[in-house]
Amino acid sequence: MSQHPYNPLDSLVFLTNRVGRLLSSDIRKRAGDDVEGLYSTHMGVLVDLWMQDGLRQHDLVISVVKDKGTIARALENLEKQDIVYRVTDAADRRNKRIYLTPKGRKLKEDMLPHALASVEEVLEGIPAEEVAICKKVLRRMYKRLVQKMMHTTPADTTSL
Amino acid sequence: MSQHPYNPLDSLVFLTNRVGRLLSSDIRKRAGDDVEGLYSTHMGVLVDLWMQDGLRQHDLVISVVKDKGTIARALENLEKQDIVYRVTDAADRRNKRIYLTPKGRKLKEDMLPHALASVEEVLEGIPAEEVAICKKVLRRMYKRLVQKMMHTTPADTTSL
DNA sequence: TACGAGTGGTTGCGTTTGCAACGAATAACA
DNA sequence: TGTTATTCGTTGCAAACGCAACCACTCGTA
Repeated sequence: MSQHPYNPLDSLVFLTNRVGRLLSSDIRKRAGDDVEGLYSTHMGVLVDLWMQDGLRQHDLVISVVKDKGTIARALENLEKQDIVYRVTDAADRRNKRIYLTPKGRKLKEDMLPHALASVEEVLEGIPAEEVAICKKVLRRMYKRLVQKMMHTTPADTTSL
Repeated sequence: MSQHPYNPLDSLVFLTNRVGRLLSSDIRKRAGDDVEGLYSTHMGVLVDLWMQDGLRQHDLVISVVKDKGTIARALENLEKQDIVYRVTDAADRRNKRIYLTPKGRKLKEDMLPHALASVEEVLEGIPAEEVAICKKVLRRMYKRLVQKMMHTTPADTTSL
């Protein structure tokens, strides 16, 4: 078990974490005032809601991969900023459904150009077929991991 | 600029961030006691040092993509745990070089099996050529982004 | 050598974070 | 129906984080 020729640059754990953080950091820089007061968790929540509005709070805990207390307070904050609102689910009063306000939907339009520009710049010169395959692999990993998380004991959302 | 058919599942920003967090979370779960007291920033620092021992503190700030104050305190913590030690660079006394202790090197051996097992499980059934291409693309993005960061005003390591 | 600009690291401060303990609502089962 | 176990969300707390101000050191210019 010794003499591992382990190279992080060949590890998907390392690569996805670093590239993810670097891209986010770059986008944040480009966006400037557009993301004033919006932190990592806020953005994570918003992206999920842009994909599907009205998710349950618990869905966001799984998907954003943060502690449920963290998500609760992030939503409280977003609600104060009039970006989302929460509705207790009538069918199961333990759940809360999260909805975007018009302001929350508009944020998507503000952010999108920055995200597209950042990725475009980084991908310059890399063959489109390879990028497509890369996304395909990541998408499969993502779906599999989320699936797994849902059938797992709660807690433990610490991401190293 | 409206009517964007934007789908996060087709965005490398979204995919890398989520897959990265999910993988890290999964590994943390597998590792259990082996990572007791080691948080996100600590692990980030360690991985870099496993690649190359004796890096300057500033290199870690760029690579781990966290604030320099955050890195400073993480190193202070790791030093207390006897995992790394810091040496002022004689050639330029502003810099500090960071070295792994034997305990720090051993941690690599402890973590590695968990990381390998996690990735292996997630990649099951995905063609090896596609995974290889995915890594290649991410590696290029990583190098380009780090390069860019180094020629950029400091600060702004917030990663959305 | 002297001086101003720039770089790397530390520290104070307010906010965010993960964890654990808790409460409310539902589900499972006698 | 009543009792117990689960699930989802909230909250107290200590630790970690990003930011900005600061200090120590180096470098460029004269």
